[in-house]
Amino acid sequence: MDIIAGLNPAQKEAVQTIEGPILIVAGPGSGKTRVIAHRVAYLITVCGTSPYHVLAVTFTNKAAREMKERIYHLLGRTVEGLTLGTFHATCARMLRIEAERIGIDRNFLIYDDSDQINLLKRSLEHLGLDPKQYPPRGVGAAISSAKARLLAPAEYRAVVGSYFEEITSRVYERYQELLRESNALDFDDLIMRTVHMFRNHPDILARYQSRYVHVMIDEFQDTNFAQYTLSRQLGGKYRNICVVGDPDQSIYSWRHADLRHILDFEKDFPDARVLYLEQNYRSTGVILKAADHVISVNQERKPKGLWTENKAGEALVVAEAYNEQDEAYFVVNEVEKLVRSGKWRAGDCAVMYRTNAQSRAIEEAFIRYGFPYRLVGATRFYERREVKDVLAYLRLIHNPHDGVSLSRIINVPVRGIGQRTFAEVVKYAGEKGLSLYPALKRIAAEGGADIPLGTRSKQALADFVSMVEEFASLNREADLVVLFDAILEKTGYKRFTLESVDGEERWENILELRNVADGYRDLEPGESLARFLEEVALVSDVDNLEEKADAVTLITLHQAKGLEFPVVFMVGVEEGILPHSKSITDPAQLEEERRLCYVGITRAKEKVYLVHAFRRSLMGSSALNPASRFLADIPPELIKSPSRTPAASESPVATRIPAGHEPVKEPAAAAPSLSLKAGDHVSHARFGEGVVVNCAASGGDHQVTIAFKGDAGIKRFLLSLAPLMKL
DNA sequence: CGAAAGGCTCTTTTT
DNA sequence: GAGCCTTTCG
Repeated sequence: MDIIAGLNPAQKEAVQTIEGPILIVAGPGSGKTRVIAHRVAYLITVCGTSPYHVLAVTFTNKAAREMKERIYHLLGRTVEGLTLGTFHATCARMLRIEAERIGIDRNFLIYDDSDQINLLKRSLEHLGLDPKQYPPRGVGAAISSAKARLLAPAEYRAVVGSYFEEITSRVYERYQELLRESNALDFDDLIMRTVHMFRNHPDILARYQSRYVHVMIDEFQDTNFAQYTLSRQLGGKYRNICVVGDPDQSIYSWRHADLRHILDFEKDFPDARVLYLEQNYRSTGVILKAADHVISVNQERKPKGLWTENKAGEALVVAEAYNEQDEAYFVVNEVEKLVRSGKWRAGDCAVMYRTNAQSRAIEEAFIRYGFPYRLVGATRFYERREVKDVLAYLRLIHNPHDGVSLSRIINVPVRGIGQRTFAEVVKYAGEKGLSLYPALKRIAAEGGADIPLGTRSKQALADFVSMVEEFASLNREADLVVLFDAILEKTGYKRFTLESVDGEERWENILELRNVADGYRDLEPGESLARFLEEVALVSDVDNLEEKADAVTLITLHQAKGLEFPVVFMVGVEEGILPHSKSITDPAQLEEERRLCYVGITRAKEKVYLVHAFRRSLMGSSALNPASRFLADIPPELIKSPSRTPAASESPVATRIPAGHEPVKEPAAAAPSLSLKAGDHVSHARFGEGVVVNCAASGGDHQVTIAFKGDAGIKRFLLSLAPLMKL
């Protein structure tokens, strides 16, 4: 198969330029993923490079998987030996292989965010610091930033410049000690430790450098200093380093990504070739033009000449809703119309928002109208309590030094090991210089001779230990699923879950996790657990986004990067939301918000809706947000307002309600005794005159939202109960 | 020892 | 409006 056929001239050049450093600046929809896949295929088939010598780094596991599939299709066979994955996954693999050399246990666990918070809390506690004064999150962010800059505790200590940093450096030291004791690494460690390994062990570096003759990094605009350094290390020998990215889509500075790496690539590699992919194959002309107007306002950027041969297409729809419920209603109603038109399917549509919290109102509307949707993120699967609990058991079995997991499940379900008992164990472990579980084992073995606890507590501890030991031996002999089921039964977790609130749903989640575990049945007993835990630690939600289901996708703007949809609804396009209030005062952050907006618009192939709400409840109270400044940067001729139903009244509140508010079909709602719709004037026995803002089915009744003219403001009633009169 | 209830602070984005 | 922590009672 001809690898080059079907590529445009710029793409061809990008694929065929395989020697020396090369920077590919690829605008949205310019076939970037395609170029990387073709480049790998080209290296292997045309240049005869062994896949073993190729390293390709992607931003998400999903991107890696897609890349693998594309390469498979291009070559017509699977590729053995190719290294293709995220920075984190790739580093984890290398660290496990080299573990002994750098003095870490190769069974190390990867701690996620909440594990990290846990451990930070313990670090603060050890140091006698008040978590109110030094919030674990803030300290954690500072530590993470240090790690992204490759500063180990001692190096960080040397550069502290404020009191807070001084405190941070002390916590950092303690935190690293606890990580080591738990035999765990956090996300940032994976990168930092790898870079340090290469620095301290030139022979190891030389080995990998010789292996990776060709290095490719995708989404280069989102690399942080540690990742950048790693890229340079790996590509240091042959210098066949190909980086691909788009500065305008850099949206991860808060994860310490630094735009300079891509902007200054030519400085770091003076002999670098720079190629531009500027033809867009994704979006209509209008969408591309609108996006370009939005991004052009940024100062810190190189202008690009994006163009497309696609048709001009429809104008963007800008709509104002009254509040977030109304906004959600507008979206559902609009999707419903699109689907009814026969031109679109639900699966063609995506709703994108700045913050996860915004998904709730949208989700509720979709549920209420019985419309299929899939939510990416929010309470992410692997962050659910029941999933984390079961994983904690598995992690403890795999790595008995994992204190975070132990403390998570030692009394879940309750088994008579309360705070007091546990505190004694912690104290005992500290005195003996043991990590928690080994300390427990010793207590159990010695009958708890020198620990001030009652017989009941001691017995509970001993029972716990013997149970975990049973699991450990099962892990050595049996299938992972067998171990999994044994845990659920023996610990009583199954019953515990089913009897809890939302038990059914939580049990479903556990079964879903069990399915994942089942995928590891063909491996050696202990090995399957190791692999399972590794992969579970590194997956993100986008990774599991299945294309099949015909449902509307609900997703954050950040997660949407790299994806595309025929129809995109961006909601909450308001000052304070997008741009986010936390970013409004800092010009650099504001530019990032603008890029986020740009990313959102450029996800769309054919239709874009930009929706903002007049009023929005945030953290309990409600705010009045003006439309986002970004909207003002789109030329009016590219925008149309939604077709409105004739104004039902002159009320300023009612006219704010966007178009098409004839209710979508109500699934299980009884006919209301009094029929009301948005815009109707009503009178309430107690609150006086007002205007109906919304009227929607709710549990066999209708919930009616009314804006009163007097001091009463906005209130909601059940239609059947409220003393209302239509005027 | 554990469950339940009340009071506190916040919520940006995630590998 | 919710999770998290502390307090209180059984």
